[in-house]
Amino acid sequence: MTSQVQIPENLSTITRRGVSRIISEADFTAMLQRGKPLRLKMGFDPSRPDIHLGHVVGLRKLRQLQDLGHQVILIVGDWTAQIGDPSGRSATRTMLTHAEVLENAESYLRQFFKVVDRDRTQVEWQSQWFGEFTLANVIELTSRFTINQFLHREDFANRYSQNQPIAITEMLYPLMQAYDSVVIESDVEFGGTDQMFNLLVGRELQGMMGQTPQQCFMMPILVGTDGVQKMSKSLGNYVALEEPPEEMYGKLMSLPDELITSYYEYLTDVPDADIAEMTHAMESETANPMDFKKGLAHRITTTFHDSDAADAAQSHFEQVVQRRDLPDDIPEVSESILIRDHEMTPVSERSPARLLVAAGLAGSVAEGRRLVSQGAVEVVHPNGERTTIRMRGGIEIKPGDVIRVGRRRFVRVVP
RNA sequence: GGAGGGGUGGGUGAGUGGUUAAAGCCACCAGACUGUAAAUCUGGCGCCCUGACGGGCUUCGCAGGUUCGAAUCCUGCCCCCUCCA
Repeated sequence: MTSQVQIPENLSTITRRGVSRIISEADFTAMLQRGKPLRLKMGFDPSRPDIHLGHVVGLRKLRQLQDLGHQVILIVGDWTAQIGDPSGRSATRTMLTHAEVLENAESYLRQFFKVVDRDRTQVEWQSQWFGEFTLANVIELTSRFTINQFLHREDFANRYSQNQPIAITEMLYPLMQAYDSVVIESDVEFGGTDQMFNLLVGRELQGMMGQTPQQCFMMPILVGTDGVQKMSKSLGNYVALEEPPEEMYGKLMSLPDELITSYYEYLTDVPDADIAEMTHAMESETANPMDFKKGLAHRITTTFHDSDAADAAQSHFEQVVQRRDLPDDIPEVSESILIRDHEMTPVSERSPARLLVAAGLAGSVAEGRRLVSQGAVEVVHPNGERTTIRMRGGIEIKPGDVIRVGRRRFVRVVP
């Protein structure tokens, strides 16, 4: 807990790699070299407790700075979460109960500390100061800014010019977040590039209140597994920290090759020089990108699980995806479920599409039909023989057989 | 209080009476190819019946109505946005 603050040897690792922008970089650099522990502020909204790799970019930054001896202050946005965050254009968000907030916070912290050092982290609950806030306090706070100031900020200006809604509470949120910075006397606040506005308000407010304005540290947006949009839970293109090893590894292997180097850059400690070499090798086609991607997947899986789990995930991938063999663990389905039907039709006479639905391999008969007609369904017999299921023609399925749909959906039939 | 614009399938976004289960794009699923769950190409992508051809049903904010026929027209309601006051 004691802190001898180190001056970073390789400054650009801190200030450039995995960084979108620092306001102001010069001041921040000077602070780092002053040898005084910095108070690093990071906030989170406990209505969304899931952390994915997109958040890890910033968490790794915090960790790097902690390792130099700086202090992280994590703000739990419990007060605002209980009100219900109205921001964004989405529909009404349900309010959270106190118990839910506690539960979410606990889950968040568990994930957070997979990357960030617990010993150099101080957790503060927002309700500690907002719980006693009065209307007079709110007015005092709001009186320091004007609507014009807010409307000139980029994201509000954009939305305003595009006729997109801006909720009044959205004006309040940056103020509250800014006030957090004042209370904890933050030196640097961290957030994604989309947080720039909020971070800057904090900077301004601190200045108004006679504090040294915080530096704003913004992380780049991590592109999700679809290779198109930013990683986010709602888009389903994310890799969660609590993802099982096989899923984590597999999802990373589904990244478009173009994303490999940025993932290395943002999410690993692989030296820049090595990354540059990989980039060169891939551009000159002297290496197979797959190998680098496997390395990446293995490395990240190791970080959030361990190397044994990563090894297992890798061999699972090689076995199931590359060799098209069966995985070790296959969910089982009782034969009786497959034949359970109004007429108790024997398996051999059941419509293959319906069979897939019964086995949980297709969501609807229509989907089952599509899969079968596309040649996606096969039966793997215990002796290794495989039979592709067709729409017509009998189906030979006995206990012990495995039904496979596509590359990675399986069910083993048991008596 | 007034004027105007808008609510379409997971997302975006066409469509203003039939040729629309509803373009295109993205995502997603499958096949081919590939030492990648990458890229590329091909196909699919509401539900139900059918081996198939084909047929049926439900869907374009909600509820009614007009019409042989409506996502498209009318009425009411709900919600969102902009401007004026």
